[in-house]
Amino acid sequence: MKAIEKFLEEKHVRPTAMRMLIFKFLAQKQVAVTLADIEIAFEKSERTTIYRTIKTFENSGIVHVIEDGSGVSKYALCEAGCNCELDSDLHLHFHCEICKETQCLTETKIPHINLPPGFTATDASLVVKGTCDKCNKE
Amino acid sequence: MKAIEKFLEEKHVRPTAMRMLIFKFLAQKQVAVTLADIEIAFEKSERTTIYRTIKTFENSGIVHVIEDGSGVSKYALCEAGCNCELDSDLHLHFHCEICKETQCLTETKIPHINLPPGFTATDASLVVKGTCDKCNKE
DNA sequence: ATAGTCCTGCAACGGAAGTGCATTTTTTCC
DNA sequence: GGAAAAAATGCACTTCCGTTGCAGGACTAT
Repeated sequence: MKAIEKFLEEKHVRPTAMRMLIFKFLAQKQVAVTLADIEIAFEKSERTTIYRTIKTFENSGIVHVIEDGSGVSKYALCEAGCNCELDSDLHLHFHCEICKETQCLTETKIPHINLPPGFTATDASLVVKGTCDKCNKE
Repeated sequence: MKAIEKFLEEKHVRPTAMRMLIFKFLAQKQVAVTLADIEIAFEKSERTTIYRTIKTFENSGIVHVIEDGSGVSKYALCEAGCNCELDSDLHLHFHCEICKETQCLTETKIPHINLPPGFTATDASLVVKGTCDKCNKE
């Protein structure tokens, strides 16, 4: 918990109790979560607080948003190798159509994309859909 | 109009007046449109009809959905080179952060992605964000 | 022409995102 | 330590988008 507190301070986010709990929850999850997921995990607290906490995390580069096509936004902690701020970074996310879970595959490298003349890229998001390793074993 | 009628019939979609109009609208647009865009263009007709028309088009492989991160779904006609049904197809879409428009860059090829062991892909979507050619000229 | 199927229009629902404002908590500064 | 200021939280409400149920209208087939 002390580590979380320090981390949040480094990101210029005040380490309130709620924020540390939500951060811990995100850290424990191996997959991206929706706002509703967090609400269920913390029934005692308010939707708005969770919403604003995630927004704060997002603006501070602590989490990044994933639109996996399920219609609702999902959030995952930015890892060490996740250069969300960098222009050239490509986020690879995998959405399992069986268990409906979305995870970051940070170790999978994405080749560079050549855009047509006149286009300049600042960000990119790649969502691959299919069956994840767990569901393929069953 | 006759061509549209024929095309819809080939896709096993009955060529009603509404459907042909919406198809024509989509064909004229160079960018992906939202349901709201179509509603504005056809103020006289009902939201639901447009919604169901697009759903019909989607299920018949006439249009494909794009989630460009703006929160709302956008739709674009499947072109000749758009193998929406094929498993290995990668849809490359470009979302301009200035004019907020999303377009299909079908001529831009996507390299193959190597997934970690255990993962199998059935679909993928790639959205690149930045500045489009038009906005870069200004 | 009639029955059946499909399409369209209207109304309403539901989920998720977002906002305004009052209250509480935390920080700052004396 | 205590008051003032700033930030975080809780509650209510709104809006937006997608979706569905149902009734009437249009089309198709026989």
